[in-house]
Amino acid sequence: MNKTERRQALLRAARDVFATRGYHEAKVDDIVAVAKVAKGTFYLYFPDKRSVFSELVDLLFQRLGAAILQVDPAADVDAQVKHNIRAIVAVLLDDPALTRILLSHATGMDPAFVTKIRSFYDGVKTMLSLSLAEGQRLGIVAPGDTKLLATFTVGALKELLAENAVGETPLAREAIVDTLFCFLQAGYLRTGGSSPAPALPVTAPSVTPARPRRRR
Amino acid sequence: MNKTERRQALLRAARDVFATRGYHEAKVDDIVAVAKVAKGTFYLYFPDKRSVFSELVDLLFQRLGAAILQVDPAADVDAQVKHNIRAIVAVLLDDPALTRILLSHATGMDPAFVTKIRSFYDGVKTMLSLSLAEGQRLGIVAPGDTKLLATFTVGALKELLAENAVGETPLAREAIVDTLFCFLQAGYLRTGGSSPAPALPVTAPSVTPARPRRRR
Amino acid sequence: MNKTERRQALLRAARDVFATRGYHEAKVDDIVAVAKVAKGTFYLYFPDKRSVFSELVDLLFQRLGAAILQVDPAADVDAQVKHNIRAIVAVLLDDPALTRILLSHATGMDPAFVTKIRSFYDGVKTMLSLSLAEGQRLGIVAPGDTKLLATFTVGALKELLAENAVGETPLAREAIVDTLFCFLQAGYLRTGGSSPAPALPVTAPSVTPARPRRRR
Amino acid sequence: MNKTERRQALLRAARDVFATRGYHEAKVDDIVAVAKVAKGTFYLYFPDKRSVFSELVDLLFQRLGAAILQVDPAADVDAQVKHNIRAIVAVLLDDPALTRILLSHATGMDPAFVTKIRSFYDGVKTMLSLSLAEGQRLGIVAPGDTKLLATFTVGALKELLAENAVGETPLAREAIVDTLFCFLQAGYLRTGGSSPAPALPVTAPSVTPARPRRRR
DNA sequence: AATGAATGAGCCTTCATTCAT
DNA sequence: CATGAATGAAGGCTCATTCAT
Repeated sequence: MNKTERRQALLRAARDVFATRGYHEAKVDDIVAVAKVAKGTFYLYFPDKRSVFSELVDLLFQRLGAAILQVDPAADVDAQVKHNIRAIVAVLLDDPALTRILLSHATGMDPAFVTKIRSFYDGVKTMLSLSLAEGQRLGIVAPGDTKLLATFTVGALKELLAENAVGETPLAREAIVDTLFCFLQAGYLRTGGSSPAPALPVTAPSVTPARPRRRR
Repeated sequence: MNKTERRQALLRAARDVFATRGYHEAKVDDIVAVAKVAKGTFYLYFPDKRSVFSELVDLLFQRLGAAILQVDPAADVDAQVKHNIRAIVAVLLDDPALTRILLSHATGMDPAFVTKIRSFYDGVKTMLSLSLAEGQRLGIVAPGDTKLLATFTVGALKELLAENAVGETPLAREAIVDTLFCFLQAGYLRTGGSSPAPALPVTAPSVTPARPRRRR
Repeated sequence: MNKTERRQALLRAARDVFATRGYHEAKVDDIVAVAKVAKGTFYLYFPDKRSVFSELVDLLFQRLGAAILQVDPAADVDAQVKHNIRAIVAVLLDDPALTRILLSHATGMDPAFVTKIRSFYDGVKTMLSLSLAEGQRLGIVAPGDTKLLATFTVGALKELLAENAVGETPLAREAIVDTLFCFLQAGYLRTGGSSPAPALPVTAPSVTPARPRRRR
Repeated sequence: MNKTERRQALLRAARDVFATRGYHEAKVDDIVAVAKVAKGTFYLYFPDKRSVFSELVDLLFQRLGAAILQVDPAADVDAQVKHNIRAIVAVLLDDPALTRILLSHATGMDPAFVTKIRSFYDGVKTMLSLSLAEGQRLGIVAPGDTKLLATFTVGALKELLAENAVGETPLAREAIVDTLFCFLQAGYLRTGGSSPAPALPVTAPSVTPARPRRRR
């Protein structure tokens, strides 16, 4: 087993132990036991326990970052949004252990760590928020505080995935995507050409037929 | 300072330290330092570190349990839902430290503990899910998997409150309530009597001008 | 309840707790709980935990010292020895708790303490040894190392009393005295002047007259 | 130093500290200081403080168990009894520290522990008692309550060894064996068929051929 | 590189003792 | 005198990290 493989083995072992026990309850002894290496070996590949955890979280962040595409309002928005949801769900459900770490166990750590994780989510929310704002400009997103809407979205997604990561009743992947999409759509997306459902008081509704429509 | 006051002081101190550092990073030394008592005093009031934490979580559960009212579909549903949202928000924002504990730091603990907290959320979701099912029967809730809708709702609420508990930019309380309410309403509530806004794939979207509008 | 009574109550409570749990496992909390006084009160009557224990041991020593009489070889030795045995047994069995303390729990303490207790036993053995030497001079004690004989005697007595102090099956007091006396008598006492000191009732003398028998 | 050696070193260190200070006063810090290892090392070899103690006691029990032979009444009883005494004395005096632990410091511990030690002694006494009963059947042991005689014997032996374990004046080993043997023989052994069981050289056996007298 | 024995700082908890009321 | 809340030193044990082999 070469260096890279051993490193991977340790990362996988760490991931599983962290996911099962949480950061503090996961002992280095447990990790090396799972990886079937000696304790000292662990420290040949990682400077300390913290950094393995950190690396795992970073890895998931990368995957998520790579999966999420900026929505181009000029193209088929529905499809892009669905694609994004699907991609995120895929990344997270493909590695439930890592997901569990991110969603549940990444807390109660150094403030530095919590900050890091929060930063990621903040990034996601900001990105989403900007997209939503753009969508509002184009009339395909209901008016409203986009920051809040982003928060709602992320929260709903996290909760859903957390539930599935815990894993008692794993939902069908596409079902999750569809349901969440519909929820969002009926919530603040105005993409389907279907009903308007403004999320917040629309001042001056107007009856003028000139009114711009989405997805007509 | 009598026994009850001292107990309260210790609980408050523990709450703050747990909220800031998380369970494992919170040392009994920190707690007693904040409470300005000797270490032994802590153990006069609580059998161990775990139990203070447990008590804090229970306390919040109780408050939340007391705040949430079962929605009576016969009466003004909007008002009741808003009231519930407002009550929950009030409980949690009144004690951001405790909220932080519940939302962030209660994980990575004994499985027993995680189970306990999950049980609480499961309870909330089940209750909500039942209400939603009843609402569906009455036609004031969009069709769909009520369990999932409940998950979305709880997730959105948690995320929102977590963000506020972290506390950099506390939103106006009523703004939170309104925004969330609107989100839910446009999402799956059909209380306004107006248009349906189906939560799940709407067959035949239509472009008919007769299309019903909400909030016109 | 006056000062003396309270002091006695505390001593009794301490005695019982020490006897049951041993010195280290006996907490001041236990003692005051049994005595039904507050913790601080304990320290009004005794400077510290150690000294109560010490006082209890001293008390028993005093009683034993008072009970044991120097044997006068001129008078009826048998009776005096029996009396001594009886007296010692009486003192110790009258207060099994205190006995348990002396025999079992007085160890594993400060070297100072162990020394004290050993001193007592040394005193007893020395006294006994001197008596035995005098007895040897008078021909009523078998020759031999009197120090050793004293040790045997004390050991046999201690073991017997320890067994009874533990108290599962308390022997009849007089039975103890008789048995021990016979043991000693057949062992090294030559007091009866009579036959080879039958340890117990002699039944069935034997058939072969040729072979010298004991206990014929 | 390999694992076994280190383990032995720790056991020895623990034995000495326990023997000197007793269980409660012996701190793990003391033990590792004597063994010249770090505190953590102790816990690599033993799960806790209790278990070292337990192991030490067990060790001595084993040695004693191995040393004591069931007496075969068909063969030379005297020799066998002497051998047993010699073996026990050898085991205990070879390791005075361990002996001290067994005889003095094994008390005042968990009831579980006290029970264990008492069980051992009970076992010894029972074994001895059975042998004595068998001896009575064969006419080589004086009649009497064998349980009591066993208690006396064990007590005498314990006291003797305790005295020697404390170690101010170590007696010659064979002297101990002889003296104890004579004590027992004159006490309840009827083995030699020889003279009327004088505890020690009988001067002037008597004139009357019919009735053997001692010390008349 | 790999091993795993050794390290020791640090934590939770206990409990004898003190002291304000 | 009596109380019992408060104190804080001390001890058993854990575990991340180091290092000799």
